[in-house]
Parts: sequence; structure tokens; C-alpha cells
Amino acid sequence: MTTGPQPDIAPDTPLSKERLRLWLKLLKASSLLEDEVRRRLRAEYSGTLPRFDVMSALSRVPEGLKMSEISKMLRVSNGNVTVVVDKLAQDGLAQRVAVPGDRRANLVQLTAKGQATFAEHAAAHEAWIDDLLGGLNADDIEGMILRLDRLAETLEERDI
Amino acid sequence: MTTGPQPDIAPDTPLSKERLRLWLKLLKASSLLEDEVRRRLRAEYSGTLPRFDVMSALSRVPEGLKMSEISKMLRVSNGNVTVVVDKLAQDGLAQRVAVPGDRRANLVQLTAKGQATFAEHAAAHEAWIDDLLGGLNADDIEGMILRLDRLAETLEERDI
DNA sequence: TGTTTTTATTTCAAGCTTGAATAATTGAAG
DNA sequence: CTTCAATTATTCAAGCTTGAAATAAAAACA
Repeated sequence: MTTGPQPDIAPDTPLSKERLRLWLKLLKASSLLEDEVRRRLRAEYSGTLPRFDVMSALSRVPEGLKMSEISKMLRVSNGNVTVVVDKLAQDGLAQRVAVPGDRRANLVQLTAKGQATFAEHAAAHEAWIDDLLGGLNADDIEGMILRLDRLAETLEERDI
Repeated sequence: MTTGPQPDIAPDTPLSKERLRLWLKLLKASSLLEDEVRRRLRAEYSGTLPRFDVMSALSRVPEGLKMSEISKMLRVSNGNVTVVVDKLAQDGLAQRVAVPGDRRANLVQLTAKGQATFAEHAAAHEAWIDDLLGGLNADDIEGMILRLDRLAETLEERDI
């Protein structure tokens, strides 16, 4: 192959500049994808991402989750969980049940309707992601997962 | 080498599962980083990310940007830009100036105070990112940038 | 010219999100 | 047992965000 002019990579660029470039690209890509998922969820199911996220968490634990557990899992505030669960409950997708022995807490469970709705949304979601990330081959995917794992590890060590 | 006849409709291949895994990790990493940047901006400068983003866009164009240009650059709604610029103007960080020959549009510019404030925030921001992404070496960074570029390319082709 | 269409921006209602303040309950210490 | 601290959840004000509707001005066109 030819040894034409190299486009992008400046060899003397400090590493911190490259880290910043990476961050901007990472943020842009995930924002684009997230917005698109949000758009499709809204257009095709009149749903929202926060509700999908809460239902997703609940779907993995049939016995239910406490509000505070949802809050920790999704890394959102308690007040936020209250609002989203209120909406899910209004729509008959989730319900609060008492925790025996602790009158402060509630367990939140998906209703049967909630389970069915989530199953439908989750299947569509998986297909959308497959579609949107279709431009990446197996090598790209594994390469990114590897590095994202490394990044996540260093962030977790620092409680971020 | 196949595992037999596959139904046409369900592309539930191993690769699609890997794409979903990647998406969840990508979203988690960028959310963690974004939340942390947001937290520091708030804690150290009483600032917010949307204002930082708008100031960042404005800082690159001293002659100013129209509201709609900001909206397109940041991929946020017009109404959103109005609110954020209002706040920046209230704080004396940005100003609207008339566009000669077009009474519909405004040019938004950073004030001197806005320029100084943004320079300070941007320097801190770059240091934060360098800190937060410190766990990635040059190879990791270039590897991710390469793949994120590839992803961005396929998304752009589809106007996402 | 006058009419229609496009462009630029603002306003609005609704929803998401946070951190702080509040209230209720549980657990621990004395 | 009583007091004090920690846990759980809700409420609240403030800000971000969107898409749709409204307003105004410019551009295209007949």
C-alpha cells in the first residue's frame, strides 16, 4: 500500500489533547444513539427512556426492588425514581407492595401488563441497537468493549 | 458451520448480543463521565453543562452565532437555546447583537466576561478529562477514536 | 405589487432531573 | 426506655429539554 500523507494523527500531540478528543467523540456518539433510541421509543411506543430503564431494572428482579435500590442501580436521584414509578403505576405497568417488617420501604414490581409491555419494548430496543451499530464488525465491537471495560474499571476504583 | 435454519425475522445472532453489550457499556461510561463533569462544573464553578456547551460553541466564533446555528451545532432544540442564552445574558456572559439586514435573527456573542469565564472553565474541563481518562494509554485512545469515527460515519450517512 | 413560503426565534406545556428539605420509621447507644 | 443517628421515601423549587404553536421578517413568486 502507499505511504501517503497521514491525515489525523499528530505525533507530537500531548496525550491529554487526545483524551479530550476521545471524550468529545465518545459523548457525541452516545448522545446520537441515545437520542435516536429516545426518538423511536417515543414514536413507536409513546414511551420514554427513563421508564424503559426502570422497567428494565424491575424485569430482572421479579420479587421487586425498593425505590432506593432502583435509584442506586440507575444512578438517578430518589425523587426521580418516585416520579417515574408514579407514572408507571398510573399506567398500570408497575405497583408498590409493602415490605413486611419495614413500613418505610416499598417493593416495586412490574405488573403482568408491565412485563408484557417491557418484553415488547426490549425486543424492539435490541433490534434498534443491532441496526444502529450495524456498521461495526466483530473486531470493532470487541475492541471497544475491551477498552470500555478498562475505563469502567478505573472509574469504579475511584467511585465515580 | 451454521446451526440450522434460522427464522427470517429474529436477527438474534451472537453479534447482535455483542452490539447490545457494547451499547450498554458505551452508555454507562459516557453517563458516568458526563455526570462527573456536571458535578464538578456545579461544585467548582456553579455552572452547568448546557451553558458550558453554548459558551464553548460561541468561543470558537468571535463574530457570534445565530440562535439556530447554536441549535444545529449542539443538536438541541431552538427553544432550549433561547433559555440557555437568556441565562447567559442575565449573567453578563453573552449578549445578543442585531444582524444587519435581517431583523429576525440575532448574533449571540460571548462578552469579555464570558470569554474569561469560559477560558477558566475550559482549562478545568480539559484537566478533568485528562484525569478521568487517565486509565487509558495512547493505544487505547487511538483504538477507540478509530472505532468511534467509524461509528459516527455510519450514523451520519443515515442522518442520525 | 401582493401573496405565499421559508426562515428565525420565542413561548408554552409537559416531562425529566437534581439536590435540598421534610416526614416517617428503624436501629443503635446510653 | 429514651434519645440520637441512619434509612426510606416523598415533596419541592429550579433548571434542562423537547416538540408544537405562535410571531415576525425575509425571500420567492406570480
